[in-house]
Amino acid sequence: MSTPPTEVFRRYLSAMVLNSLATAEAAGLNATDYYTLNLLDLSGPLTSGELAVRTGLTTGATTRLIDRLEKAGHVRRVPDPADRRKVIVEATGQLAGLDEVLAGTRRRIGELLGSYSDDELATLFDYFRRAATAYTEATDELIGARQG
Amino acid sequence: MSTPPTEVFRRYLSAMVLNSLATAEAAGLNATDYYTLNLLDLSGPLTSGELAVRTGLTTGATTRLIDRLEKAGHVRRVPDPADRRKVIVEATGQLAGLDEVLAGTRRRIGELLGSYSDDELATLFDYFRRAATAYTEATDELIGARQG
DNA sequence: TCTAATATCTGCAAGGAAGCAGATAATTCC
DNA sequence: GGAATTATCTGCTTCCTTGCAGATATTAGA
Repeated sequence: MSTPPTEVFRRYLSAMVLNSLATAEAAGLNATDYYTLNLLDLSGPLTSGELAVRTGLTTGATTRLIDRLEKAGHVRRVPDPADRRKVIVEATGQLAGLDEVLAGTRRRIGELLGSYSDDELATLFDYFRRAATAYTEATDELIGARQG
Repeated sequence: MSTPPTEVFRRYLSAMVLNSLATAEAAGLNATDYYTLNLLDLSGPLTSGELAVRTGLTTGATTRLIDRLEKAGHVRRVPDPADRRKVIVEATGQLAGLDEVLAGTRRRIGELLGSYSDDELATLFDYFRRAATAYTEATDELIGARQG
């Protein structure tokens, strides 16, 4: 009596969610800040206004959000040379400062991936690539109700 | 010039984190509440005290946490027949009420998984199963500093 | 049985994130 | 060049979560 597929996937999802939230917590980030860092990681630099739209916050709250992230060294404000009213927000590194916190997780997942053959890895990374797109589309749809 | 593996994986992770946080937000759950529901999903019913330890909250804050989740219909309090001081907290369903919110994500991932052969699916689900263990261990390690 | 320990809950206060409205600076359009 | 628009920021207030300390109920131990 093996575990059914949907159950396996559900456990995988829950385990990842717990891990990501525990990681954020350990790094001293609240949900909004963690969300924003992942957003910048995925989308690249965004203006303050774009961040406001993508996070669903007001521009005022977004200014405070950027303040927090900048103070913690996670992002930096860069003036937009083309429009000096705008502020471009870019991450200072790959989720700067999370490295120590992520180490244990990275090591375990790295070892796990190392146990697969090249063919299997090709399958897994094909999934990772396509799932990233699927998740991003699903997220946009989820947030879409808010933006239009 | 294809994308390097670590970059693919990083994008996958970020996309999942954004999706999970957007899901929680859409369901009206804050990070703590969402964490707790996933914890109950993964661990099964826990007492109030156990929840306090696993979330890192005080027992007082944990009472309020359970109040919120119970009011929203996500969990129910069950008296422990063996020790009537204790309160066992169990989820009312699989992340009750999140179904509509998760629909778009589930459909996309379902379609994606449907595009793989049986052999490939075996590889993917082997990964899901083992990665769940790896993430859980990494989470415990991350939280361990707090508990011991 | 009486006392100590344990589990949960409640009252109160503190801290932080967010909204709102108005201020400031820069750009666009006529 | 001047008015209207746009982008970000600031002051103030509100709401929500959490901690802390003490209350209550139950169990365990001498």
